[in-house]
Amino acid sequence: MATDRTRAAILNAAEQLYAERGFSDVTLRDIVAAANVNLAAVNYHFGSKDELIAELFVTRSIATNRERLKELKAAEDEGRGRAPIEAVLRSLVGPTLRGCLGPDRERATAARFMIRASIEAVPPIRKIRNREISHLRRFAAAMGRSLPDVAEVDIYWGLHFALAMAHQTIRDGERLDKLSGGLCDLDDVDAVIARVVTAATLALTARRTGAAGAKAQRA
Amino acid sequence: MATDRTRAAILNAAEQLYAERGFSDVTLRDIVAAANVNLAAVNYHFGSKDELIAELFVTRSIATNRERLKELKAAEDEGRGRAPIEAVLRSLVGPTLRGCLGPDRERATAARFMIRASIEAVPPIRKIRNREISHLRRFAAAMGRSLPDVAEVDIYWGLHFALAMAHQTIRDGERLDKLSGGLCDLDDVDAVIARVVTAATLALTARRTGAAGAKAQRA
DNA sequence: GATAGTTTCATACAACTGTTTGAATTGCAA
DNA sequence: TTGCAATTCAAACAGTTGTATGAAACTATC
Repeated sequence: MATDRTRAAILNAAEQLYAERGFSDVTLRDIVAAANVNLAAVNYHFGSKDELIAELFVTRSIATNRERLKELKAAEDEGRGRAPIEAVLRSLVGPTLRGCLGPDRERATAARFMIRASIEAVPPIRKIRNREISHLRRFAAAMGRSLPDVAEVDIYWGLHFALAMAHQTIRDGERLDKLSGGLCDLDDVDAVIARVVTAATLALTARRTGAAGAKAQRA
Repeated sequence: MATDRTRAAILNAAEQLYAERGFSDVTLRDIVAAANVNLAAVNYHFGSKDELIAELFVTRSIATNRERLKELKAAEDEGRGRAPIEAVLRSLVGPTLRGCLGPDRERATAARFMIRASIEAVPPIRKIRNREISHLRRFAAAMGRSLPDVAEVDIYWGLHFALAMAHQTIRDGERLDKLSGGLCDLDDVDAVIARVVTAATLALTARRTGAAGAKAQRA
């Protein structure tokens, strides 16, 4: 119990490698080489490769959710229970976008690991991932409080689209950068968040009556 | 040269398995078992596993791009060179969404394979995938013709967001279904396409002056 | 129907995977 | 220091992977 240094080294190396190259391309031998520990240490400390991944995912998942909920609570407290929809959306996509695109390298690794986890959906993660649904439900509820006139189905679509835009921006930002010839600035994280939040807000509010949608059709 | 049946059987089985379970989870032995051919047939007909994947990707990539461009051309011809932005966006996201969510199982396999390819980005695909950029550039140009007042940077972001929403709907539609308790109907493909197109259109047109964005901020 | 070229097949190969083993080493309490 | 548990280590394990081999089966041409 004296030194958990080995454990920590494995966790750090694994997270970084998984974030960079994905789960299927990283072997235990890659991890132990990066962590400078013995091969058997992984099984000794974690039991198996899957349990290592699961522990990594659970830890990061809890941290991300806590950060989101903290921002959501702050926004709702400020508005005495009803936060502006933009604030709700920002608390949903902000932490991940800031984590992945921001300058803090340690946070970027953590955030990118979570993106990998949501993309590759390797077995040990798939089992745990259902909890995320209940987490997202709390945001759907908060969005419903912000927009009481919007139908429930539209709330879910808006939540889905917001996550889609944030997610894809992180995952395929490189393509957007190439496509636009560097015109789209991904380093200005706040501007990116604002774009995602604005786009999602428009999708949510325009659907309310259908009039805005029809207007857009004619434009 | 008499029977290319083996070749075709391998291609079909491989595409289906890759679409269902992803690249890293499917082995050559899985493929040849599903295709009812000998293990060595893959290397005999394609040279290697990577070349099989590459051929599959190139074929499907060309087909998808052709379908998109056909719809785009039809829309632009009808408007004498300037299609409504909704029509341009529909020609961009329509083929893939219809393919993945529609009832045609063969098309669904092809479309889901392409989604896998864009997600997992396995080495043999990564090399070819750069061509996609130039394909998307043609849509950015068409969008620019539809919305001459919108800044180029906003066009790229709108294109990016449209693909993001379509993409994520296919990839994680199951989560949306669970989250909404079945409220969000993914089987009504036209309705899904309309949602994506409308949301992207709003994001594109609202950014023009910034007023709509500000209005949305107050809502 | 013999021959040459193509395609199939069972089998083996070398490399790599996650995991296990048992001995060596370490750290700490008595 | 002695003794005991926790940890590290090199080595090997069994299983799977993509690929290669050479013989067998087939097909078409003469």
